[in-house]
Amino acid sequence: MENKTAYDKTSPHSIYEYSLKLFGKSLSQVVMLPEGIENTRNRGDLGSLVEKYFFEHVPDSNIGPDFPDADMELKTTGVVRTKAGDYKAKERLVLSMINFEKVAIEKWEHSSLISKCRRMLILFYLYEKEVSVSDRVFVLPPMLYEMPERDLPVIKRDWEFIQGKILAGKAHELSEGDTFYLGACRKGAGGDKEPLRTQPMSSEGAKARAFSFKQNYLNYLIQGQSSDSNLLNSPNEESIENATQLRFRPFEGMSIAELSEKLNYWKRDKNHKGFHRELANRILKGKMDSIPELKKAGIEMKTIRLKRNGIPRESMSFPGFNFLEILNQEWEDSVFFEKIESKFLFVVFQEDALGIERLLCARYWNMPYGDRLEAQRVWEETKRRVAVDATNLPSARESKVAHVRPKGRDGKDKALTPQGNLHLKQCFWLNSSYIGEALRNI
DNA sequence: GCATGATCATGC
DNA sequence: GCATGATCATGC
Repeated sequence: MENKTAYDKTSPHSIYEYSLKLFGKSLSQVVMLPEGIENTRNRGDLGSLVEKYFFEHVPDSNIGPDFPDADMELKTTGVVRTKAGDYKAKERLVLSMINFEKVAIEKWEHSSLISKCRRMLILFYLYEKEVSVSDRVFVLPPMLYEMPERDLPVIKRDWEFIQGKILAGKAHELSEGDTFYLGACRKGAGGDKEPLRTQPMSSEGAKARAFSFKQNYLNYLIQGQSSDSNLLNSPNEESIENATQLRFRPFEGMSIAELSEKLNYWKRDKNHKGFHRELANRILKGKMDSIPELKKAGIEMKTIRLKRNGIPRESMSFPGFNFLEILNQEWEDSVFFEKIESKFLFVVFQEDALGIERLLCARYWNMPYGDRLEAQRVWEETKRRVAVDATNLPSARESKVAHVRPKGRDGKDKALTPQGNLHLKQCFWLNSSYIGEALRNI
């Protein structure tokens, strides 16, 4: 193969131009691969295969970017098709492992993350389970990524938040929900299969984590920056939190009737269960605007309606789980884990002394470490019990944090259990009392 | 007043 | 058609 002179390793543009050859093709269509390689199914393999056989490149070291002379890191990542027919990220984009000791003493501007990932060439292939990695097609044009001006403040703040937690001796308490675009995601074997890592300010071992761009942030990169309505560009709105709160502030204290009038949206009837959420949506979206930041950060918005005593009227539900699937699942691969580690935007309503419900506030929240461990315990207990008797699962009185309850369309909405019976579909809930307590701590 | 069981409307 | 967020409804 004559690829060796096909591009200039010191030029980002040349590398980019060369990578265009992959667009619309699979690796096996573009280069000759040695026998046997085409059958690999390990997703991590495609990146290294591309580097080795397409770029014919062997990195000098594993610190710094893959192409040091061009100051460019190579990333290969999967996309899937949406129902609308375009593409979205299959998962988060892992940037680099977090070395707790190192990050603790770095400055953002000269951090190992910046020096490695300041400039990236991102190749997007269509993920199809049955297709071997070398046959997966690069369905999107390669992307030459440099941290955009408008995202930089958020990413920097995310990085500094993660560093702050490490400096506080809380590396083991890190969560994706701590941050907005740049996450500290779990990396490495789940369970107890991997030794814990050391951290500088505590003797407590911490699970391995990596810097990553959140899935939704990646989606926004894929879709291109379409919207110009960017809260962060407005003056006095230096953070996503502030921007959000400024959006809600004018409506705080308003009664439901006033909100309906202002937002031109009324509760249809007793069974209109999405009413409060729609009010919140309308506040967020304003007139024509939207808040791209919220989407990019993968924020989970939840409406909470407090009774006069400050306790939510209802517990908080999460997506349903499958009785058969959970048996073979690890905690960190579960949807509930994903939710538990995300950042929430609570839109809070409360009934006043006269019984009139009003918008109280909007607040960001993510679950503290100890409670995440408790949620995990409930999940593990659920998994254990499903195997024995799927009709007897953890109830609200068994944990202060979470429980399991039905969630279905109606009494006929059932699913198969390991015992071979049909049983009402279930989901995980956060206890209303727990949410009430969490709100008091904000 | 709370835990638990049982839906409902919506958007894709 | 179905998953999802959210609420309704009942019994103690």
